[in-house]
Amino acid sequence: MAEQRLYNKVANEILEMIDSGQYSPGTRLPGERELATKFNVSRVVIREAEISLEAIGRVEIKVGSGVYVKQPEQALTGKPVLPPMSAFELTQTRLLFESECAALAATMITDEQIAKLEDTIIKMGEASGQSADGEQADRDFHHLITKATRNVANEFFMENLWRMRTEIDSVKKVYAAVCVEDSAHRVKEHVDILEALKSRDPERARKTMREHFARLLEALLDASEQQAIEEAKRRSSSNREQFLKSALQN
Amino acid sequence: MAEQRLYNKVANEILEMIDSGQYSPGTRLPGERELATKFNVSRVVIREAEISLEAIGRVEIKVGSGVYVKQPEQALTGKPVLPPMSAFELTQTRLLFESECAALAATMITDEQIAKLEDTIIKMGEASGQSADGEQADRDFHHLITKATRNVANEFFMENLWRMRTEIDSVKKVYAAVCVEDSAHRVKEHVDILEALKSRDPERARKTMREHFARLLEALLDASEQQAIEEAKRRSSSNREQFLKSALQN
DNA sequence: CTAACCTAATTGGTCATGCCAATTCAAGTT
DNA sequence: AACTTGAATTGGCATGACCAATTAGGTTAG
Repeated sequence: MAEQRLYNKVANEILEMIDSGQYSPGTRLPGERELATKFNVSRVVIREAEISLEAIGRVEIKVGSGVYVKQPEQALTGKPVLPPMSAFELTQTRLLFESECAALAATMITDEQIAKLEDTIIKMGEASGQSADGEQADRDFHHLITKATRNVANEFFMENLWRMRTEIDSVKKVYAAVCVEDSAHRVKEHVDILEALKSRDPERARKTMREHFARLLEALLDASEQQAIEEAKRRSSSNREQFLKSALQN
Repeated sequence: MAEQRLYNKVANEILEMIDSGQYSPGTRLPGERELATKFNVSRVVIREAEISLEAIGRVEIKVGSGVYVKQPEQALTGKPVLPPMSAFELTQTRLLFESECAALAATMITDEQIAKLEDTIIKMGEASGQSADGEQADRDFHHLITKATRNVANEFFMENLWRMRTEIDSVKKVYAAVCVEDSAHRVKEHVDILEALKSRDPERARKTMREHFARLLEALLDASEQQAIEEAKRRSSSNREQFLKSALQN
């Protein structure tokens, strides 16, 4: 314990302060320059210490803002690490994957599973806007379809994709922005998909699912543009070009 | 996209190199100065990246010596637990997902990425049978294609798929059984896929990739049947029916 | 020849400074 | 009250220099 690198020592001291309640979860701790003076070390050491704390999920660093204490949800060291990604990327991946799952499911779905799908649509219709119930019904709908493929790997990945949608902040944010007006279309589109599955037509199932995500993708891009300034608009339009390519192939 | 800080990006690239087998556990990776030159960033960034990797237990930094790749002994490496699944299920999922990735990649792959793909084919041709080099080249080939989609979620998805292929015992076993005679077809099929990507034809890319996995799926089923007794044969034939459905849709 | 030793190159650790980009926030404008 | 603007704050990154631990290679003593 004697030989410890400086940044490590500083990291422990910061942790000490956090755990002692000096800085409670959500609060912002002093700037790098200030801490550098306080600990009598260089700014680099402070940065390295904070970066190591960020890596184990104890703090969150926001550029231009500050570093904030994170509540230790499940975090000690075993936190599943999801890579940073945009809502667009995630949705594109869902489009690719779930459309194929739908096509596959159409050939082997059971009547019982179809009945369950109808239930989720009913529940979604009852739930208004972005309620928790509505989101749950949405998840159940998509999950049931992958389950109908009778492939554990498909289920596993579906579950992972959903985790990203609910656990990655940047993604949650964008999804929440469109959720309200989105729920209107969603029910109808789910009905379309269900009809396709009922007809046991793979092509049609794939098509309706692609359309479902294609529209969502557009809604996300619109919402993204809406809250963006002119400068951002240029990037968004290139986003549109990139991510809509996948939607145009149906 | 997903604007992350530089050190974070570098950390991911280093992780990539580790996971891809370029640096196996126990080995020492290049010095900070060397990496700084290679990634064209300052030494500070390299240090920060390595410190973050040390914090999550992926590498060990020894002062005056170097930084060494740590084996992911603990279950708390942050990676999600893999559910038990058959090689058939995994391959079917790969077929669905990677075929779509190939189609998407065809529309946006760069000449540079195509050149890298050619390299992997050459390496695979040089490596015989089920050598580590051959497997490495195989992984690189498929990974490069998903990377060409410029979608982090796709890359993440792909990485998980490959992990299952190499970390789940039951899957490894079946794959190893077909690997020898399989490598013969594999090179040719990779060439076909590459040609499709070169032509920038999404449909053709999707088709060649589907065929690649369809054949692999058949080989797996054959191998499975071969070492099965009569009783198992019945299940295999129903397996064949189930898993080949996805291959027939191209 | 072996083993202990010593030196020089290598490698990570730290510092100091400067500048950039993102974010904040308050003063000023409409 | 809502919006705009711009200065101040904050983290991100580059340079360049120096220190300390480690390692490798050659030298010397046995």
